[in-house]
Amino acid sequence: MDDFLQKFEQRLKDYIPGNSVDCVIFGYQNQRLKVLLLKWKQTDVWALPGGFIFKDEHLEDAAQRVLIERTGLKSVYLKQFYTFGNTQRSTNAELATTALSEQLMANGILTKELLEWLQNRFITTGYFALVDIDHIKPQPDAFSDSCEWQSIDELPSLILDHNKIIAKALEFLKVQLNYLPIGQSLLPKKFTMQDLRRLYEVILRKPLDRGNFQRKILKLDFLVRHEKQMTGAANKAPYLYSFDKRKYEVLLKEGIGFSS
Amino acid sequence: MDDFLQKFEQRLKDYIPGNSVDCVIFGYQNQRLKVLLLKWKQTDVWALPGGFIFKDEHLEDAAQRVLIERTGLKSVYLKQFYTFGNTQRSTNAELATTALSEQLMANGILTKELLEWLQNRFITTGYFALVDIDHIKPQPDAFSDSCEWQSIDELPSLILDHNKIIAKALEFLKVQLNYLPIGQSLLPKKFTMQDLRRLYEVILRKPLDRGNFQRKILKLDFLVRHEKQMTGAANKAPYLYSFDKRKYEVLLKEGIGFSS
DNA sequence: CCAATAGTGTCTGTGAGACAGTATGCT
DNA sequence: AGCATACTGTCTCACAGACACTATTGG
Repeated sequence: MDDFLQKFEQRLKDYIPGNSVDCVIFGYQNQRLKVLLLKWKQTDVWALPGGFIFKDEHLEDAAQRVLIERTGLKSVYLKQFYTFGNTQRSTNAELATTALSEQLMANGILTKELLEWLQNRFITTGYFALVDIDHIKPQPDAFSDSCEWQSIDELPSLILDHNKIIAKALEFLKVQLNYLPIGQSLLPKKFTMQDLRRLYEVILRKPLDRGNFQRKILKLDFLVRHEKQMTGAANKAPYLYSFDKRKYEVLLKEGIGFSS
Repeated sequence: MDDFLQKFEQRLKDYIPGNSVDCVIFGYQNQRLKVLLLKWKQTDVWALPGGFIFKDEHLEDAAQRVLIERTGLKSVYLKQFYTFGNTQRSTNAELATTALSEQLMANGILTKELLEWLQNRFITTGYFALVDIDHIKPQPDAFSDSCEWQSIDELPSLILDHNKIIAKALEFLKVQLNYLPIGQSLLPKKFTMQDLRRLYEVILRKPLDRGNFQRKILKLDFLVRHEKQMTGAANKAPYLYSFDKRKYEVLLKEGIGFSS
């Protein structure tokens, strides 16, 4: 048996039974909003990064721990959005097919005890995070052989109710847009006005007027303008901007209006 | 020992350990926003109405059950707002003082087994409800000798982190104001424009211009005007209004702007 | 008459949205 | 020059907010 697995199994008793956290980690790349997903070993089964809660651990710290383990990032925007507690949500169609579970056990990826633990009813609390995708090296956990960014428009089928969890997180993201450090968290330090507008368009799922967007954003006065960015393309070069962190955070407390 | 208590104790094994729900039930009366609280038997200790979750019960159904038991109301607005999972939140200062617990046990209100159950760490999910205060007869539960409405401006000291839970619910209420059937849930069927404005003022904690409020609300076109209400006071009698339920709900889906 | 509150009207400033016009970088 | 995109300006409409005016009820 895998050494890690053995240790993990021994630690099961240190976890609160029946509770878990799942993280919807958002990133933005190539004009796509993406989430970080794990692919289970030797399967085509995908899942959100998640984990259990130690008996002496705050719920939020458990989410933070999962985030750090998968991304290495400590200080990112992390927020609870909903707790999923339907009785049927834990019905794991994948593990219920004994064929797969036995295969996994035969290969030393699961143990009987762990399988039983996983088949209990779980109440899971969803947290979402906003991260700069270019500063992260996703790390698979012990049960997964890959950890990848997937566009929210082309999500694979996920275990349990993880598709619903992502849908709820997206809804929350849209509603909370005016209060979240969207740009600062999801974009690199310097970016063009087009980058920022495209990000808002992707989240709101509708086009925004280029001119009006720029005027409105600049009027809010939380961006610093830098040198122009020579792209090599046959057109006028755009300015680069960065956030005036202090001004931005003050504004976010009140909320930045972007119903448009 | 109390018969109910005995049955309750036998049912402990049917509950999920370590999880609970707490309901912040809002009502509106005499121009005050109020919450429903329980006072523990033979003490001055107040608490939110709450309960445990049966192993085969949806989380939301548990909240609904608590609501029904305390208010008798089935179809009211009920929504999850946050899950509280700090390790220290369950530290029950009241029950930790052995004097009180022993007194309660001596009087047959608590048993040793129940006390131990209560002293575990709990993760609780907060739900809030909006109800018409005049249509409710609050019912104390088996551990309480009264169930009363208390103004949010003069809350007593509550057990555990229940004061924080109420604070979070209020914050959520304020943010979600534009998407909640505030008026329909908290006001009687017929009400004056002043009633509605006062309700918004209490929740937003700031005065609203009388004229502008009326103009804006009427323009939204979800109110039906009825006969005037002769109050007997030496002033012009106000009209009574009621909600056009269908129009109101359509509007709420988009959100009614009331930043003002 | 007056006091008190209800209901309506008016004015101003701001800002969203549509769209046009100018500027710039490269071929 | 011509193309593509960046940036800026202008116009209109709607609405929030301040505030004034009229209407009604009862003392």
